[in-house]
Amino acid sequence: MTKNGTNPPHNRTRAEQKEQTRRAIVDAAFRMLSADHSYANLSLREVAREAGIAPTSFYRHFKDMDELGLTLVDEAGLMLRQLMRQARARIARGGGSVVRTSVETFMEFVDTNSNEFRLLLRERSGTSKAFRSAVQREMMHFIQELSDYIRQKTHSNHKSALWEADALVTIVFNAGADALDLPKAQREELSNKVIQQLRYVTRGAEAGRK
Amino acid sequence: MTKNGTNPPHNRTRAEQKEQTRRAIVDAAFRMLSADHSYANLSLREVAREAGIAPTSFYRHFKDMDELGLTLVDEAGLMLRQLMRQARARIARGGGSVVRTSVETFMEFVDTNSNEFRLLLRERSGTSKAFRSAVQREMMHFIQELSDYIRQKTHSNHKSALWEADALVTIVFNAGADALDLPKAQREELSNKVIQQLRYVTRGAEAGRK
DNA sequence: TATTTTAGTGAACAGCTGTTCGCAGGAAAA
DNA sequence: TTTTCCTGCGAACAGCTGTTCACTAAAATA
Repeated sequence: MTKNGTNPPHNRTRAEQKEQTRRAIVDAAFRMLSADHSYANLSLREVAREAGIAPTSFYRHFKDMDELGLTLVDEAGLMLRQLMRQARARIARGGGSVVRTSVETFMEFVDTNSNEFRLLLRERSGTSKAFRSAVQREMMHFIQELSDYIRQKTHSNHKSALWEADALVTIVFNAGADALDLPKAQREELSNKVIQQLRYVTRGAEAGRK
Repeated sequence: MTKNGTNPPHNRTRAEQKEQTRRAIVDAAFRMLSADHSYANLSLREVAREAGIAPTSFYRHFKDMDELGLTLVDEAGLMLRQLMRQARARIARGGGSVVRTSVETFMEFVDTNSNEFRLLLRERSGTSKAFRSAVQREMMHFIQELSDYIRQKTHSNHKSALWEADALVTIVFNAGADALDLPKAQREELSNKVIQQLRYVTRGAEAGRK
């Protein structure tokens, strides 16, 4: 008998059942993240408990907490990038300021997926080199996509577009971190600050181009 | 008898001895920080062992690991600010570019005091609200001093100078984090990127002024 | 000198951790 | 049908954790 409440393995292929348990583990891990619980101090047993399986069953799906963690980082990074792509698509179909829309989209992600964002934020400077690299990689994708967008809009050269995108992402990401500890009321003020700071960067980069 | 190797308490006042042990604890804690050991997963017993005292003795000096941690954050923040003040003083006596000198000074801090920097970096997004606030406070001091400097140099208004300083510190701090995982060879390249990005910000902010 | 205060101690506690092991029982393969 | 494969399990292990307690001995105070 499975402790995992939903659907005993009757009439299900092994592959289906295995995938379902794997997802239960991943979802449980995400659910356990919060302002005062980081992935780093999350134990294998806690995850197993939340997922409704025995601690030992964990090993049937991941060899390590590290392996699970890297999965989470990938999923969170993907989630974020998809959201930003949608935002750019919306803008392309003619909707408002690029900077403002991007910032608002990002802040929405931070607000509605705080735990996923916290994961990226924390593991970026965590004690596992593998985690740090994984987050770095996600951010590099993020920066690259923005850089391409800038290059297409402004015809600036590779390096300067990349550096500009890098600065923009750094500022936005940092503001997201600040937003986590801010009451809703003060977040708009934060957004205004960020938008202004991003304008500094874009204007400064533009000035360098001509 | 004290396990703490140096100087048994003969011929010393209680206050002196207590202070010495307290320092031994603080220093031990700093020594234990590294790329793969954060303050968050540092145990009271590890600190005690490194300091050469019994675990129980810890409580004679700090009621918590939290209390010790906040002390470390204060010391690290102070250290950083003092260094940057020296750098500005050096610049005032007529030495080179403000931006370049500041960046190089900061990078030197990251290089020679990696563990102190890592403490600030990590606890800024850690699981303790008190820690996050403490780091935030240190960074605010840092930003404020830079903002004053900018205002004195450029006669810009309060808010824009503050926002500019905020963006500059964000970018530099972030680059410091990146530097930690980079081999020496690639750090100069990183410095060049940062310097360029800071110029974007200062130019952009200047453009907004006129 | 006699008394009180206090930094430091070792033993002991319950509670948690990751991981190994052998076993069950249903799914898949022969 | 018989055999093999594999997900999930409970028991058990050693090793770590924070914290309590009653004690010592030296310094400070009376």
